[in-house]
Amino acid sequence: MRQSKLFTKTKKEAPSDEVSKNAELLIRGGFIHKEMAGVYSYLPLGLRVIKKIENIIREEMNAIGGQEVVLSSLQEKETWEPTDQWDDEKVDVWFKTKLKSGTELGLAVTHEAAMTKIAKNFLNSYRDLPFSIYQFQTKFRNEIRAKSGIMRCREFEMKDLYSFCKDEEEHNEFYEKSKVAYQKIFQRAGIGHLTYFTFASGGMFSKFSHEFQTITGAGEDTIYVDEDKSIAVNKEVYNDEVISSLGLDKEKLVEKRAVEVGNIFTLGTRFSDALDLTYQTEKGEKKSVFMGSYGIGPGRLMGTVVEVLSDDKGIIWPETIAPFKVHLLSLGDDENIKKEADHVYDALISKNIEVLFDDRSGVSPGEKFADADLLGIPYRIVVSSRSMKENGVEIKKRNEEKGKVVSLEELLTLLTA
RNA sequence: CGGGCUGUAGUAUACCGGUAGUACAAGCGCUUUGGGAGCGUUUAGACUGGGUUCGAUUCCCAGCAGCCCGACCA
Repeated sequence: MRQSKLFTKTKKEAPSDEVSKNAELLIRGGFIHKEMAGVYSYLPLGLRVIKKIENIIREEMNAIGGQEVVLSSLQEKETWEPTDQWDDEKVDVWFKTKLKSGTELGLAVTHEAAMTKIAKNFLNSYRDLPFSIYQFQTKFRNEIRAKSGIMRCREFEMKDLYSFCKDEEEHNEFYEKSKVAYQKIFQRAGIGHLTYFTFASGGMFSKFSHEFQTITGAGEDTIYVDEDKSIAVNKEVYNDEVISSLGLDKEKLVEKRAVEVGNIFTLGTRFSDALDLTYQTEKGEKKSVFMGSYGIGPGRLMGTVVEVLSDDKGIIWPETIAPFKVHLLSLGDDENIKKEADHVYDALISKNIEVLFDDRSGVSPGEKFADADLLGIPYRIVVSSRSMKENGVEIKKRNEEKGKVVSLEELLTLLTA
């Protein structure tokens, strides 16, 4: 992609009403656009990051047998009444609307009940179990207070997976697999070292739910971390009984601020009982399906990465989710330099390397460097009179101080390794 | 939802009860090119409504919008 054609531009200053680091850097870089409080649009660079995050999640969900679907955002009242979740008194974040006929609709807050209804259409026998289905879909939640940039929005994308099992034992097996898959996801997204498997309140059907909490001051949760065991306890269930039941030593727990980047949850038979999702056992008996739900917000994950992996100059994307692998800069408007930079660009493209090419004329080197630091693409390649004198190109990683000059061949080898 | 703060060009800001100024961005011209360049020139602004006043962007009230703290958070 040629940067001269990119319709977004970087900004030197962030809007004064954005305080959070994630929104400030993402807006300055042109990754996202703020539509209103808690509602953001994704622009070309930001969308590339989101798509990469989605793909990592998709691969891991597929690996544990998840089947991808997309459910509707408009939901009917009848979907929610069996579990008593339509009433605004019970669920206070609804956005509701009406058909011309007067029929009430809700904009999806979540999809447990809708998934359960769909499963009913296809599930009859124990032979059909277990299975799991997931989607990347927009959720609408009428939060009283949106905050922290893209960390807590009123409209946001969520990957939600729902598992359907014969019984608790089969469920627990899947639950463990999902836990490992989640750990892989956060590892691959570059925040694994800061993310803790955390015990949190479980709701009606299990003692705990489990959250994946990433340590950052920008988070909303307080957790107590056991560094050695690499697990944590959410403040909401933090008490002596819980600590000892988990075999933890209170003295070793360290209090931290963290953001919930993922959540896995045992639903049990709450939805299957209410919506009559049953199967026949080998003996021909009817039994309720045992369910679980598993969520990750790709946008929040993106915001968390920015919060955790950036410096005073800008973002430092992990290679796995960076919008491009390489940021190629041509310095100076000399024809020879331009020609050489074009040549390098073509060479990179021919090797299928994702590259953003800063081919803009009349832009000073300082500005191009500043933009490169802000956008945070992992490899910065510079073509200039200086690099040409040394018969090569300069390569520098975003998280390194100094670059080095290498030949084009070496560069291609290095980047395709 | 309780409390606090704030609305001035595209962005960031300044001053003021009486002509709204600066920087960046944008357009044009020339120069410049290894860490957000220089000169000249042009374009562009007081959230909305009401009140007080000879006169309101400024003071008062309401609405709308935004941010922060807390509460809430499937």
